[in-house]
Amino acid sequence: MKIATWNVNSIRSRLSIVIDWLKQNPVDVLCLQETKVIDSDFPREPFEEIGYSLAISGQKSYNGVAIASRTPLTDIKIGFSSILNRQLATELDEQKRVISGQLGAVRIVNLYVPNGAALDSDKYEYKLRWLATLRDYLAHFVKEKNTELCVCGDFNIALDDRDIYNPKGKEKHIMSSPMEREALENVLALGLKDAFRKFNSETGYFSWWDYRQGGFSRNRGWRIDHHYLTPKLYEKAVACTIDIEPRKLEKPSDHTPVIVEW
Amino acid sequence: MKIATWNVNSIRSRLSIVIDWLKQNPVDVLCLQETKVIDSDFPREPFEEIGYSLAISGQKSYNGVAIASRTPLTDIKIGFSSILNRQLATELDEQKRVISGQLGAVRIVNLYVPNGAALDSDKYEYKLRWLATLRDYLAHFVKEKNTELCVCGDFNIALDDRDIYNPKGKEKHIMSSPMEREALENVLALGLKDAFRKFNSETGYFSWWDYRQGGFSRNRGWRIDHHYLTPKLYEKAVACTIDIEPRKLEKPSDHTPVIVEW
DNA sequence: GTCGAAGGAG
DNA sequence: CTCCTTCGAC
Repeated sequence: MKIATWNVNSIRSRLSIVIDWLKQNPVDVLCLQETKVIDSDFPREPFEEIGYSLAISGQKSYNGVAIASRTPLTDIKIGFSSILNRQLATELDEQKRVISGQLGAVRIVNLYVPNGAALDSDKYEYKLRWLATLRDYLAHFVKEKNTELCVCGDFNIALDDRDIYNPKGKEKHIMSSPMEREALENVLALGLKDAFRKFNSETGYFSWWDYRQGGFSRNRGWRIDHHYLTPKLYEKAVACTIDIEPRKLEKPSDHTPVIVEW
Repeated sequence: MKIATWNVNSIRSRLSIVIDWLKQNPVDVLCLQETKVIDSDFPREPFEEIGYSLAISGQKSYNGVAIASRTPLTDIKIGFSSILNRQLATELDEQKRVISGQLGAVRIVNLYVPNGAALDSDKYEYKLRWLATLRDYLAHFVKEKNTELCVCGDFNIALDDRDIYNPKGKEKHIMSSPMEREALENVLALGLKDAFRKFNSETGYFSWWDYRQGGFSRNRGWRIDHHYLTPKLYEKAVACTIDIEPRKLEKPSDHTPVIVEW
């Protein structure tokens, strides 16, 4: 089983790159973030033509998540409020950042974590609130018997300094500040582990490079796209790799796909 | 000698289409309109790499003309005010629509005639004023001894009804209204003749098709891109053809090149 | 840098 | 329909 995650920065702008990649890399599941399109405009057919089913939750201009899978996922759940019965969940669901579905005994959770803009901004507080809510959302699934979790997506957080090309002074930087790292660690304390680090403990492996000032050609990257697995699935995992090829193409996304296999 | 004219609707958006076309069709001169780029941003190198010299007069967003030639043109003149010493010429030159240069005994004049928007608009009056000024500008060259003229470009006028896919009711339409046709005829009365009509008197030959509602696939076109020649050159002309192939490509200009040969 | 939006031009 | 602009987002 191969599960990929890819922030595509507009599925309409990236359609041919994504479809070409899927043809070359026929993963079982592809989790997409930043689709930037309302559901009625999502380009479903190109995916369906190559044998993928879709579960989508889109939003005009911003955000938007989707899961393409060879086997249709069951029990699709969209947003925090599909699980959490509280006002905050409904408010956070105005931004389309959460979709999940069941694949046999595994629940695939696809997330687009808020970026946070800057440490002193309202958006940073939103990110922290969102991560606290994510914990409660995931706790629901962790409690379920006979269910393993694969929580993947664009986390907009580098868990530790190995995940940044140059970590110096990055504690004041969005994506690596202590509070957001702690908020993510609180989520992982539910019993989730970073699949990539099962296989590789070195620095220098990144999944996102800023479009600006030659971030990619200078390998100024961050590893912010992750797969977090519950213990049994983590044990089963046999590989977790980053495919940087799509980032080399013309008009790429700023992120590149990451694939876990079990 | 082959002289082509092509409204490219942004040279930056059309660069590869234009360069590919020039490689396949190594005309002596290519007159471009609607380059939509200031001179410092004009993509000179791709033209120079394939053996063309450039004379350009650009404007951000709108208008802009350029001449690419295998032999560098001499005595480049930009705008009406290069010839006409009057306030109106200077005002009209705020829009970059006129460039000309000498190729041996022939002056190549490259024009992007104003569109005119609608018959009751200020822009229509501007178009008429511009054409009246064009007459005086060209009169200067017509008077010159030993100079023939090739006046080409996007005229935004269909000279007669054969030049429109469906001329019914088009007297109230921009590009075919009586006043603008008369304004153009007044220019041609200097002694200029439409090279295309030396070789073909039929309808159904067009150089522009609206991007909207499948104008090209339904062949709802207009012949508004012309070469006008002084008598000796008109006699020498051996062909004038429209190459519709570039209009069939992905992301084409709405115009396609027209080539005169002598 | 590249995306989408909205608005104007053709 | 496709272009360009300005704008905010990331």
